Amino acid sequence: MTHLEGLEPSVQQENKMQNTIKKIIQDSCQVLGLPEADFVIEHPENVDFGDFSTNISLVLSKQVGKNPRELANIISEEISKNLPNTISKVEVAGPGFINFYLSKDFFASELQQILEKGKGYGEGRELEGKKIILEYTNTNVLKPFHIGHLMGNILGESLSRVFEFSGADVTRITYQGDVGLHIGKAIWGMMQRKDSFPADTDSVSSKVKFVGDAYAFGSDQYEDNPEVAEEIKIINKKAYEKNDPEVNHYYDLARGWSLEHFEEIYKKLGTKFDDYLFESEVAADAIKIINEFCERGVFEKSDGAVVYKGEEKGLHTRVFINSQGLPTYEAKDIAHALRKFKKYPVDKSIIITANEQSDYFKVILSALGEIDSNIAGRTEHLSHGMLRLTEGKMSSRKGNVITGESLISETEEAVSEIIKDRELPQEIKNKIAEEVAVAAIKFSILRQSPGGDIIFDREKAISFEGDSGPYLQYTAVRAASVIEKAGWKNKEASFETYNKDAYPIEHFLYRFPEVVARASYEKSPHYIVSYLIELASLFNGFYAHNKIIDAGEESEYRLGVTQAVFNILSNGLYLLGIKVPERM
RNA sequence: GCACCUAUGGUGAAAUGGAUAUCACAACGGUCUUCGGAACCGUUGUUCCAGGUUCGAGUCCUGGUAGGUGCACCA
Repeated sequence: MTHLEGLEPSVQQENKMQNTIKKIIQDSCQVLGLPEADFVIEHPENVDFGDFSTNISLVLSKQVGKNPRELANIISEEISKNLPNTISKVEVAGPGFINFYLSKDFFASELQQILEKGKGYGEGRELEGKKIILEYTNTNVLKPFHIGHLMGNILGESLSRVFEFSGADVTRITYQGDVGLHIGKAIWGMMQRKDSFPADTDSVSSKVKFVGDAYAFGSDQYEDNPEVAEEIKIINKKAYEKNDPEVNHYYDLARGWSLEHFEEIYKKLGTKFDDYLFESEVAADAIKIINEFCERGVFEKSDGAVVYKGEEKGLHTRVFINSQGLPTYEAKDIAHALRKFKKYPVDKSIIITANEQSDYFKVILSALGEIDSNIAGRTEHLSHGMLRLTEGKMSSRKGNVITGESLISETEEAVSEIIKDRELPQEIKNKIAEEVAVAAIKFSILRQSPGGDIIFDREKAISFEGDSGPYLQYTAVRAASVIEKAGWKNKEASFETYNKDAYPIEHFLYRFPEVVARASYEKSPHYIVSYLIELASLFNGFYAHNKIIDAGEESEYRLGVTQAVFNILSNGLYLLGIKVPERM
């Protein structure tokens, strides 16, 4: 993994069973006089091969001069002499794997743990004491909040929760573009369209729509019409210098609408920022810093601009101060990084953007490294994929964007259509529509490993068949409903002496903490998604084939399993930023 | 042109160097409504090409091919 500086685990993953097995293997090998080996213990892909498996005999066979299966037999025989009661049997299989099968004792006590820990089940201490700052959803005021921002926000919020679950102290921030040419374009557009200016009483959505359209119009005209381009540049300069009352009026108004609109979306998505930092706040410092380090040789002058020559490091040259003496985004990003660490002395700073900025951030981090290597070493750029549409690349300049708001509202409508005949108060139905729609969108983004593009197909995104957020919600609601119907109180349950055959689902319940730890370490919530889908699918199978209530002496244990599934689903969905509805 | 990223059933994805490559959609067939059917069960079908490393490669290395993104005063 890249850039682990600042994020080395403070506490090793406590995986009791894995450690137990490792020790058993090591002890047995020592008794047999075998050399030390670098072996792994993993979950076999197929449960028929046991709950854990080791490749030690494959690793050692050559060194010892025995064939792998022969060696595996010797080791496994030694292991079998001292098995704890949490392991039921050990077998040699395949090319020489030694497979471990866990016992009912283990499953029963793990089930007890899941019920006792409740909302805390799955928490780890790997990042205890670490301070992490996540920066994401870097929007621009006066420009639309599009679906790319939605992706960044969903990933950022989920990662924040995953890190917190691993014990870290997380600060969520967003860095917003409130200066730059887009401001001039939008204000020019607004001035052209005074007749369709929204009224004070209009909704924030319609106000933002007006500004977005004005921006698209200004942007088109900027490219097509040189005279307009000049006007826009003048307006932009006035907006930057804040010396024209009319321009200030439009700017303040539209900026307020934008920020209010973003806030509405964050609320709907269930996310919240701890701090809002703006580009305009660092412009002045940016010039000073770049000039200072230009004198020290980090940057150099070229064609009247101040540039960073990345070629020596296999990168490309970028302009930090343009030939008019104004700081570019590059310079402001450097100043922003410095003030961020000053305000928040963290172990790790993660910036999430779309991957089209990957090469850009390599240059920024390289330059930052020459200014302050400590800060650069603790900063990591994490990119999410691009959202690809059948209509081609979206562009807010051309106005053919899918806004975050429209995606959410269209998905809500699709859900409303499905539940319209339910006999529930409209208020409840609206709440369900919102929670299910947000789940559907979040799931479709978080299900994939981050970095890859997401092919966005409206039909698929709002489909609730199969692998989906609503499927997970449904399973949790169903489990809760059974528990409620049974009037079951898990606090009174005790399974310590329960010793029937294990259900297939029990082989997966106890793995949740490992999955969370991996999602945290690899910064990939999709591991949680895959796990929850498998769990939900196993539970639905369990449900279809086993009576839970009124199942005689089995009922108590089955209700325990059902409650455990609910606990894990709701903890897992929380980490994805998805709510479990009360009804759906 | 240079750099970075990607390539897995018809489609969209998953897979710590491990065993028979997993899941969903679509297609076809079944459960027939029960403790919530937004469910369950079954069938068909997959690692871009050529070398290499390894006991073992979708995964690592080299070279191709195809696609995406980025490369001086925008953010």
